Amino acid sequence: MNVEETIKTEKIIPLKQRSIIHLSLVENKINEVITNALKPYEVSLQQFNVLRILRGQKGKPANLSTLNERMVTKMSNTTRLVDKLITKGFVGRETCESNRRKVEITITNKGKAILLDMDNAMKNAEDMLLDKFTTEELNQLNKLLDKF
Amino acid sequence: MNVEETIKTEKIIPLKQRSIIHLSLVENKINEVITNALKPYEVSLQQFNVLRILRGQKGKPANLSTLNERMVTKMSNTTRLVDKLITKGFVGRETCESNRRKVEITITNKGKAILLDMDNAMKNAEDMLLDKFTTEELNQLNKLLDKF
DNA sequence: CATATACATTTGTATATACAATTGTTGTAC
DNA sequence: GTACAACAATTGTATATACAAATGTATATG
Repeated sequence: MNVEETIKTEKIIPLKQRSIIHLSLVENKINEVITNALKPYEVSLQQFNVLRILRGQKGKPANLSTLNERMVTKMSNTTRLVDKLITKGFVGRETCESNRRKVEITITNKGKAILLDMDNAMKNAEDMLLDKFTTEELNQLNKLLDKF
Repeated sequence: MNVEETIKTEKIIPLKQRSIIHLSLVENKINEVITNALKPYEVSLQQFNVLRILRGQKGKPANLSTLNERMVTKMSNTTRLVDKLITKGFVGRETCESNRRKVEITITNKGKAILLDMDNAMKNAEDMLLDKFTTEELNQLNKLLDKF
């Protein structure tokens, strides 16, 4: 991906500004590819992340604060995100016995099953996005990103 | 920024998946910092980018397709984005004489003036985001991002 | 020149997200 | 035990964005 070509400019972009723009362009591409990969399952990237977090809980239910903490992109409104997953039958929700302010959110078997399919789609998307990278380069990239 | 800490997981994340997540987290941070930097001017990042493109035109008016081509994040609806900038008095719009299907969008003096202020705010934001990077490292980062 | 097609923008509508205010619950100080 | 603050989730509202359909304009074809 060439920055100047992508945003159709002939100007010389200062290095710092170029780096920021570059990261945004890459993120846009990532989002596009992943959103496409998830389209057949009719879940958004955010919803997919919630499912993944719930599976990571290994049966232990999660509440909204926990979900929010662990999400890659924090949302101001996790309630409605969960609402959508409930409608689809992928998660369940009930109020916590020990602390009735909290809710307990769990992934259903249907949710687990569809998540397995999505794993494959996601793996393909990742492979596609990163096919030009060696392991060495990915390590290098991660190291640089740590500086943020 | 530590990925595992940020999304509160103890698991080992596969390298490719970790790279994608890492990029998303970085982009989230960038967005947050920049959105904050632009808040005093009451323009969104998208609107700022339109203003910057228009300035780059050096007086030559732009039409919607041109704007869309050059935007970092492509939008499905540039009309309404421009609407908002017109309301604020930062840009002007009139239908093109030679081809009445097209519109001519230009930045106003008021728009240019405020853009100068925003330049400073943006430069600060960039410096803040990238303060841990050497020039060498930024070049390395850009080179890696080219692989996308 | 009448019709069809392509083009550029605008409008309509549904969904997504951000932010603020509200509701219900728990714990604590008096 | 009543009043108050802190907590967790939900609801309301405004704005943002995606996608599809509609409008108006220009160009090509017979």
